[in-house]
Amino acid sequence: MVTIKDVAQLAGVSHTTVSLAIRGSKSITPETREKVLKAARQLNYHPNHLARSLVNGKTGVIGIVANFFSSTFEMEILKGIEQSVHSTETDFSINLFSTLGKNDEVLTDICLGRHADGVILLSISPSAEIVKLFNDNNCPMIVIDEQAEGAIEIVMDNFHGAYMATEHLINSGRKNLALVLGRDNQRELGLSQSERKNGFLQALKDHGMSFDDRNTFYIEDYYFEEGQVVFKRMQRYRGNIDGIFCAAGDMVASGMVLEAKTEHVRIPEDIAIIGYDDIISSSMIDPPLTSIRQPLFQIGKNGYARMVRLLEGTEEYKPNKFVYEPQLIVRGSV
Amino acid sequence: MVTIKDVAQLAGVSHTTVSLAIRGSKSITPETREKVLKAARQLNYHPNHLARSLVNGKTGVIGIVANFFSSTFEMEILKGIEQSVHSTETDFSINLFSTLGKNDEVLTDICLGRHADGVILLSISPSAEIVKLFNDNNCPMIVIDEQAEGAIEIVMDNFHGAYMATEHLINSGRKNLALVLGRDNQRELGLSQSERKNGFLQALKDHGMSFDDRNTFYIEDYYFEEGQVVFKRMQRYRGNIDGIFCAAGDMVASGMVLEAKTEHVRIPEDIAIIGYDDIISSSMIDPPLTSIRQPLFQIGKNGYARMVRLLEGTEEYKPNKFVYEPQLIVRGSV
DNA sequence: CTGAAAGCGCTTACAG
DNA sequence: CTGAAAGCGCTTACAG
Repeated sequence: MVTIKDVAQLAGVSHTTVSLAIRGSKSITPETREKVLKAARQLNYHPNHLARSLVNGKTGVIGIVANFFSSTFEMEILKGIEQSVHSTETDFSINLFSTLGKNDEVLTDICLGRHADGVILLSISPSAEIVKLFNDNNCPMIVIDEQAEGAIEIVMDNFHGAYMATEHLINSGRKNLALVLGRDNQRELGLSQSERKNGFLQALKDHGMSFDDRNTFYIEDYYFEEGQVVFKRMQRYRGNIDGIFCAAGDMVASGMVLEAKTEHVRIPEDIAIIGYDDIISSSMIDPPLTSIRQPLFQIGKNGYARMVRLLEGTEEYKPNKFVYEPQLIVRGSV
Repeated sequence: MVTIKDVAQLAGVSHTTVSLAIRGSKSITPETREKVLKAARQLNYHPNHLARSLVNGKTGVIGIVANFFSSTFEMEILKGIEQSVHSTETDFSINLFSTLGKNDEVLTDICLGRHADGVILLSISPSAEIVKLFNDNNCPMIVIDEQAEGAIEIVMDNFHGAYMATEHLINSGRKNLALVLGRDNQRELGLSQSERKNGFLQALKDHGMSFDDRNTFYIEDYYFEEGQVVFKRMQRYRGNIDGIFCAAGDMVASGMVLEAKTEHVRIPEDIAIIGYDDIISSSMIDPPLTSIRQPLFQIGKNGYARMVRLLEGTEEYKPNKFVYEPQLIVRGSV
């Protein structure tokens, strides 16, 4: 392994000079600098970033933290982040951490073990202690799609999205609506799901419609197949439903569309369906799915750029909240 | 920031003892050990992994390198890696590097800048010098879906997959086949695309069929919309085509299916289509797409597990090649 | 069983 | 403009 000392020796200077020269210090003669750079090139020298980070107290990495990265939601945000990484000319690298439920544990280690200079959380709600820990350690935290008082929050207006979706169903003349929600293992609704529920209920209320709570259905893993199962159940037990708001997203909604076809239920004639997320395949199925689009790519892109500014000191870190507006995409399913 | 010295002070021992105690050295009395751990807990001490890595010469990170991570291909492999991360109980973390074309540059820096202990490349073909560099620096390299003599190669049998696909088209009675290939900016076919092309041609040959090279079409970005464009072009200029092997994958094939519908071309009656990759939406479109499935999840999972064994010394690093077999999934499009 | 010392590869005041 | 020294937070022989 070639170190700074090897370069110094070859160039005939001290390793201090090498360090200075390489990072373009103004207090080095152009001649010595050239000599050093030549030696470095010749030896194919690359600074050991571990040593560098240790003395700087900075790792140069931005941690992206999620429960897991295997869903389209995370991927879409990741796309935005990635594109941002390459459009902003900086030396930060990104590091993915999946917590698989052990959020606080992983986050503590990231912060205290100096694994990252700042973190972006995807759909993870950190405890108050964790937020405090990061603040105390001067490690900026951006939380996307969840609540985190004391950190920077970037959220979608799920209430409004659900409201638009529901209103669209109502305006199409539907009278007996159903609601499909996703909930995790702990049997709680996450922030976005519960806001969508509220938006749904509010829209009904504002249009003077009542809601039978038995028309709420739950899924857990956001799988396509769960949509098929739910639709079957719906047909069996709640036969008069004529409109569905699938707050659990387009993947599940797609499963319902397919199951409807199997059961010869016509969409949108017999039952209207509106999904959420506007995933790529939504325009590919038959009928194409009406949905609510969220600017995930933009959110990822801006979130990352923001973090870079925070770490570079261009922007001051202070807790606040950004809300992105969703958009109704009308296609064939309602 | 609380360091090993703070713990030492509180526990009333030297920092050497703390280091030893924390990593469970046998040469520490249970009593002192307890004392140390208690102090560490009390101060919420987490070892600085930068310092640790610097002295160990190991970073504890496994680098995953790809051109970009925004496609389903990478995501599916990532899923497998992720699941492997959590099933194997080890302390490695994964770090994503997207090269955006600057492969050698990024790889050199990863290796020489000590950003990772080992790397897994996705669809990237490293130059011979890079492979040598990694070998010289004792940094294991696993290459998925590309060639890399001197490293560990994990590839899919694209020749066989294409052969199966083509044979399936032929067996369905198609006479005038078309081939859709993806090629990158540099106008070269990557390993997998060129093998698929070869498999396609071989199958035709084995069945005594000739191929008109004007029936080859190219796309570049693997977008859905490119499939629509290609299908239009096909209809316009090569009207007698009755079977398409879309080696460029299911996303593009799906675009063709949709465009066919728009143009009132019946699938599979008028034209049969077979894709590649078996992405999730392939079963959702109408008609559902016949495709070739690759065990991407398995490949990611095993690749990661393998890398861990290499880094832990459980397995010896020596260049070789693993080939995974694809599988024909018959649905409605042929 | 425990501690003082050296060292990992860098950077950053501080002299000269 | 350049170099000797100290230090970042750890680990690992080596004494005792």
